[in-house]
Amino acid sequence: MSPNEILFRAVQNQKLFGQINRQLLKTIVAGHYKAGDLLPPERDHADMFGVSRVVVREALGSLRDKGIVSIKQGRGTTVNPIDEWNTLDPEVLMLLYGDELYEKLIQLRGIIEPEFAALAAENITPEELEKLRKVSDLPESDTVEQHVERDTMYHLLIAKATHNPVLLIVLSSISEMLRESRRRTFAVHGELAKARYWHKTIFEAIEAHIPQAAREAMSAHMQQVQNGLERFNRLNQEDHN
Amino acid sequence: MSPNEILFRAVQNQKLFGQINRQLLKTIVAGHYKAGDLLPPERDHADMFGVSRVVVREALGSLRDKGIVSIKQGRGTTVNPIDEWNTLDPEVLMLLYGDELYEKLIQLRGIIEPEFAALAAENITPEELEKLRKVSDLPESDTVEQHVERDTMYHLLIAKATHNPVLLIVLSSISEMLRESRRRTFAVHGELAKARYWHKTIFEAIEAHIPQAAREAMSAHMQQVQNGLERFNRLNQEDHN
DNA sequence: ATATTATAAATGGTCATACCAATATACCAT
DNA sequence: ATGGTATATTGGTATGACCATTTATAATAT
Repeated sequence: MSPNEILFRAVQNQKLFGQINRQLLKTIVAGHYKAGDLLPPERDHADMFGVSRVVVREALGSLRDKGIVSIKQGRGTTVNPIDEWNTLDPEVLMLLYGDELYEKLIQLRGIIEPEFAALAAENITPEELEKLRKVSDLPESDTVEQHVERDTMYHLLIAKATHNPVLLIVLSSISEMLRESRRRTFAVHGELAKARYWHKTIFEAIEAHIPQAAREAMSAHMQQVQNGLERFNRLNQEDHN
Repeated sequence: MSPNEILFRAVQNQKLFGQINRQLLKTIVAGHYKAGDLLPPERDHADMFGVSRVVVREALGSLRDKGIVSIKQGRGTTVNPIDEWNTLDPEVLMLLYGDELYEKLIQLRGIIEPEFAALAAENITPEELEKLRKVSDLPESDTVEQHVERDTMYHLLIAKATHNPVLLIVLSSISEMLRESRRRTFAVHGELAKARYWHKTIFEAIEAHIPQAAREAMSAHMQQVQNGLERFNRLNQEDHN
């Protein structure tokens, strides 16, 4: 390895295959390779990136698992049409949609979470209810990162209380991405207090086992979150002018 | 390789790493390793399965990408608690929940697809509408497998017409699993005709750009699908007595 | 010339071995 | 007991070879 390569690796606090994975992804998303295009063979990639074939294969295998490329022995590796990229991998979606991703995610939340709350109100157990109670508040004294953590837990626990693991998987699949979304809304003055209010209201509806009340409160909460993000975007836009 | 190994590979029409992946998954799901348990090191796995470390690593890497295990250099590979298995991989969910998976999936559909239809009614373009029209019918002359294909396409096109890629990803992530679900409902006498009716009704609502009508029609369709699956389960149960 | 078939080249899949890097363990000095 | 140092364990990467599948090319038959 050359000194430059060593420096490169030191800066990136990551395993090699992860770096290559990102590189490949960026190259594909940037449009250097379009759907149907044949990627260079593994051996060439290895030379180009200055790594062994092993890490190139690991990175390509990961892209294949995500539906981004198709690999066929003897033929090569081709890029799939974007409709077949059926992964909720944060890195992929971020590269594809940038900041607009958060609005799209919140639209999904607005669809699923009210029903999750309603189902939770029906099916939650006493033990689950106690766990939920513990993260229902958003203490003023906490840091933003702690707010994000508690908020994430709160919504995941509700999803879990539906007792349908598929529903939980859907929400947890986007939870990493939602962390950044939450950081943004919580950064807007007043949004934290609103979130605190809705969390309390939703919890009480679930505790009282009233699905319709839980559904409506969660729906309002989702609307509030969306408004919060829009406010953040406006403020952020003004800052950049 | 021993003759037995050669035979084994010949029978399994699959790449080696895929077989090992399945083996590992089965072992973990069967409970031989519980959450937090340390798996044997890669070198041991290679010996146990009679393959090279390369394929073991590829299989474990895939499990890691799915959140099923955590891999740490110097420490080893541990099984994650099931709440962190945030993948919609058909193989994983099938092993975990068996036939009950389909009910859970349909509950998700019941939550998201009515809203998808409503959004499609708002946002669909003329081109998308024509594509949808082409798969709206379920011709009597088609085979079951063709019905499954058209039905899958129909619902995916509606998701695509929401113009929110995240929504499309969620549905397409479960579409492979839904194929089997569809085979079952279509196997129940009368369900195909009902599906045909609702597809027509939903399409007309989308074509007329009436979100609420599309939402309600899709909601009814989802209810019908759920009923169809329940009928299938009852019939199937009786057969087994 | 055209079509078919045989051969070679290209490319992903697997193996074996060696060594690097991070972590955990055992041992020792204090 | 405590803390640090050497050692062992284990995942990460590099090389080189060879296998399996597909594609491209050349040879052959018609």
